[in-house]
Amino acid sequence: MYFSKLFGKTLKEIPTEADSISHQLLVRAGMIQQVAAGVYAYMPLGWRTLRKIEQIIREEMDAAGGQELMMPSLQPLEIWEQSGRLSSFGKTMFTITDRKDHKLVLGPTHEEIITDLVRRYVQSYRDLPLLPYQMQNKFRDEPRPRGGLLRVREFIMKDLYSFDVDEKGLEMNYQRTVQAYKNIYSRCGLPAVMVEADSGAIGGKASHEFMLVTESGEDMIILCPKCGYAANTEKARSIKKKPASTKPLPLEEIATPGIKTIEEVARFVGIDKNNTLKAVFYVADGDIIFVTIRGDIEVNETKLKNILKCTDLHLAADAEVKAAGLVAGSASPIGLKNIKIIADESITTGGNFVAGANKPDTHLKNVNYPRDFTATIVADIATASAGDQCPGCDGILQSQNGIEVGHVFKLGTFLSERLGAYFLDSNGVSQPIIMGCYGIGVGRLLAAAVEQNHDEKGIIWPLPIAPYQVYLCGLRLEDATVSQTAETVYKGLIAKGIDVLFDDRIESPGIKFNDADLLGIPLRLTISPRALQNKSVEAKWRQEKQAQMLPLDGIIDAVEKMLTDKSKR
RNA sequence: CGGGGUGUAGCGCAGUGGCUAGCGCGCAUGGUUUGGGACCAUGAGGUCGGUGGUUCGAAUCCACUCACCCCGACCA
Repeated sequence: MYFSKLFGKTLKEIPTEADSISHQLLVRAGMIQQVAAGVYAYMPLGWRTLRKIEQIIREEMDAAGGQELMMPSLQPLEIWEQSGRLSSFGKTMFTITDRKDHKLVLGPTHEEIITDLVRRYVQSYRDLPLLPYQMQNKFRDEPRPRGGLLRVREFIMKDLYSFDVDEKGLEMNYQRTVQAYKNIYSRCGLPAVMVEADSGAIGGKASHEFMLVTESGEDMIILCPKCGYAANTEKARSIKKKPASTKPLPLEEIATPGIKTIEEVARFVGIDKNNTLKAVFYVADGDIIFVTIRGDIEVNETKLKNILKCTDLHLAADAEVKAAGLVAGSASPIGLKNIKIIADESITTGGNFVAGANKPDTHLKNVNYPRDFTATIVADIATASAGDQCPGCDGILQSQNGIEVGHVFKLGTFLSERLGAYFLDSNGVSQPIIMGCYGIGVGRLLAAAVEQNHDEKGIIWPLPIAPYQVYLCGLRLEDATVSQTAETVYKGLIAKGIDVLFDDRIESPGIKFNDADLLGIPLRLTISPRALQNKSVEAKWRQEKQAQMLPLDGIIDAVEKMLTDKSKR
């Protein structure tokens, strides 16, 4: 490709809209362009990289036994009603009405469609297992798109689905896919970490996410440096420090004028936060819920949501709290009636807590569970945090931000039962097909690769996903010797099947070198009068400081060797 | 959905009631330059996000509205 003919321009200045590094660099490099909030066009350079990533994914999916297919983006609304996932997607679903007043959705994913296709095809256990996959646009009306390609409303996603006759088959396909994912990330230059994840309201037995650890990530992950335990905060378990155990003392009322928050209570009474009980009010599908947890711990809403099995959960608004007759700031589980109380397990460790008294400006001392109150449900609803002890060993947990670059689920039989995907087993008994699904956001992976691989000058593409492998830079192209040599080298490299971007512009060296760095093409070849005097060409890896001089004679083979050596490493 | 912010040339910005709306980058033409974003000259490019209002007069004041960004809520 001749740079002078390229559709797309580099920008010297950072676009105001761009906040994350990947967004800034991708826009400045002319690889993507925003069309609407969370909607982007891939310009030729960006599209080349995207296609290279797709190809890597495709190769790994095929190697794992996958079969690629194509499914529609337009999907009938009914199938989503049937699967019961219309409400779980809620407003995130783009819906449209056709001219016959028929409701359709722009598919946010394709589990429903693929299950329907499989249902029509599979009759016997002999038709299984199946591993279909697809890479295509999905649509989600996210409440807030952000970070350039990191969270968008229209995006290309690879989804692989597994259909098996038994748990053993599911487990095998799960493990094979996990391995394929690891291969994909390493080929894209991403050190992704596999973590335990929440599978959401959809259910399923197990779920893992692949995370790229980085500051700009919107997810929080918990890691144990000692045993390798890793989980999304939504899912993470931990062992909290236990307060010293004491003998239960008699309940005692204390006046606490103007004292509301846990910090204030602890300071006022002169105790640690872990000797207090916190009260938090939620509304779950319209019902007010009283949640109590030790004062030093935060409620994990994902865990709470899973326990309540509700689709909507939010913190109660002041009006909702008042209407339920609760006293914010001095609320207490003691003496409450006709209200669901969910307690965290932490209340069973420690005792003689200070809690609210359900009277303004009053708290209770020496509250003990279960002597003074009972809970409807006692469960783990605690947020694990850095500094807690690992649930699996005596290590101390750490927390990091991460970008989710892949998610695998063991779905089980939820969807196959809902949508009627059954098969006859070898005994002639009808069984629901056991499903798994495995997703990778391709555009997000591209953005993550930039977040991970850049410097102050620009992107540093890993060789396998660079839009071009070689940046051929001609200096003083009005010099016929230079331009003829550059042209010959360009043609020679192309003949070898090497992707070359030939900077044939009449520009100053500074502009060309800066653009080369910004675009992040792995290998830069410079052809200039100065180098040609010694019958040589300068070669420089983007990621290295030092350039080297190669003899012009045999330059094509030398470059080819450099590239193949590089890709072996 | 709540809070905050921004909309003026392709990009980044200045312009708080007064004449023909500016600057830098980029772009076009000519010339001088040429190994890390060169210089000179000339030039093209604007519904000042939109609608309505106030005023002799509005990019500027008021109301409504739209778009985009950030924080939160939310989010496979």
